[in-house]
Amino acid sequence: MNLSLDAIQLKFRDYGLKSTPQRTAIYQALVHSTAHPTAEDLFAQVSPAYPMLSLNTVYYTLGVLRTAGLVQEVNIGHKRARFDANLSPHHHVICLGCQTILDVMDPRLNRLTSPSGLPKDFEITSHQVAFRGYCGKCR
Amino acid sequence: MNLSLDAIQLKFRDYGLKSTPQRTAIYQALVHSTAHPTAEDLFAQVSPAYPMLSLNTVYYTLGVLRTAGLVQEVNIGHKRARFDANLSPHHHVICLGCQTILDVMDPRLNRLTSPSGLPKDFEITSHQVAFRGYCGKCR
DNA sequence: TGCTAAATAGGAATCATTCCTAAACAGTAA
DNA sequence: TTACTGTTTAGGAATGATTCCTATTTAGCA
Repeated sequence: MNLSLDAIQLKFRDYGLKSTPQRTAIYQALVHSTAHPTAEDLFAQVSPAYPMLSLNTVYYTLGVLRTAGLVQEVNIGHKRARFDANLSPHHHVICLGCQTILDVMDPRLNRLTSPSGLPKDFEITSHQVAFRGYCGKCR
Repeated sequence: MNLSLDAIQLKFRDYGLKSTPQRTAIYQALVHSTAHPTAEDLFAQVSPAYPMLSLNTVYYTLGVLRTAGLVQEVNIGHKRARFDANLSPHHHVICLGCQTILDVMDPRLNRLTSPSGLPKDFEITSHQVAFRGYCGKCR
C-alpha cells in the first residue's frame, strides 16, 4: 500500500490523533510494509531518520494506533507481537520455518459463520484463519 | 477427557518418553483441563502434590511433550503460551474480555482448503480458525 | 545391581514489553 | 503570533514470561 505523508496526517486528524514526526514515520513504515514487522523491526527502520527515537516510543505509538483502530496486532507464537496496518478483513499464512507471514484475501474465508455449540450469549465479533506450513525455502 | 495414570504411562512409552511422576502429573493435569492453562496454571495445579516441583520443570516438560507431539501450544495475544492436549483438529473461540478459550469442533471448519494466490511452493500443513468476541459475562 | 543419558530443581540470565518521569512539543484558544 | 495545556517523547528502571546453566537425582536398560 502507498500513503503519502500528507494523507497520513489527514488520517491522524480524522482519528483525532496528534501528528508528530515520529508517529507519522512509524505508521508510514508499517503501512508500506507487508512483512508484519515487530516493534523492533519498525524501530530499526525508522531509527536512521530519527536517531533519537526510542523503542519505547514505538511501543507507545503502536498502542495508540491500535486503540484508535488504525493498526492490528498479529500473533504468531507468543514470542513477540507483530503489527499490521492492513485493516481489510484478511487471513494469514505462516511459515513454520522462517516465521514469515503472508496475507490472504479470500472472500470465501470471510464468510465463515459462528460455529455451532457455543454458549447462547457468546457474541462473535470477528474471526481469522491461520494457515501454517512451510514456504519454498524452508521445506 | 479422562485418562488414568496407567494409560498415560503407556502413552509415554509409545512415544518413547520417560515416565516420571512430575511429567505424568503435569500431563494429566493438562489432559483433564479444558481451560487451555498456562505453564504457571499447571504449576499451581500440580504443586500441592509435588511441593518440590519447579516451574522450570513444567516448561521443560511442556517442551518435551510438544516436541513429541502430545501437546500443542495455543496463542492468544503474545502474553503467555497456553497449552492444549486436545490433538484432534479443532478451532477456538476466544473471549476478548476474560481471555477464556473455548474449543470448537466443527467439521465444516476442518475442510477449508488452501487459499488461492499462494506462492506455488508453499506447502500448507494445517490451519486453525480463531473466533473472537465476548462471552455472556464480559459483554 | 550398576550405568548412562535424561530429567529435575534452583538460581541466574534473557528478552519483550511496560512503567515512571522530566523535558519537549502539537494543537488550540486568545 | 503567543501562551497554555495535555500529549508525546526519550531514557532508564522494572516487570513478567521464558530460557539457560549446572549439580544432583532418577528412569530405563544391560
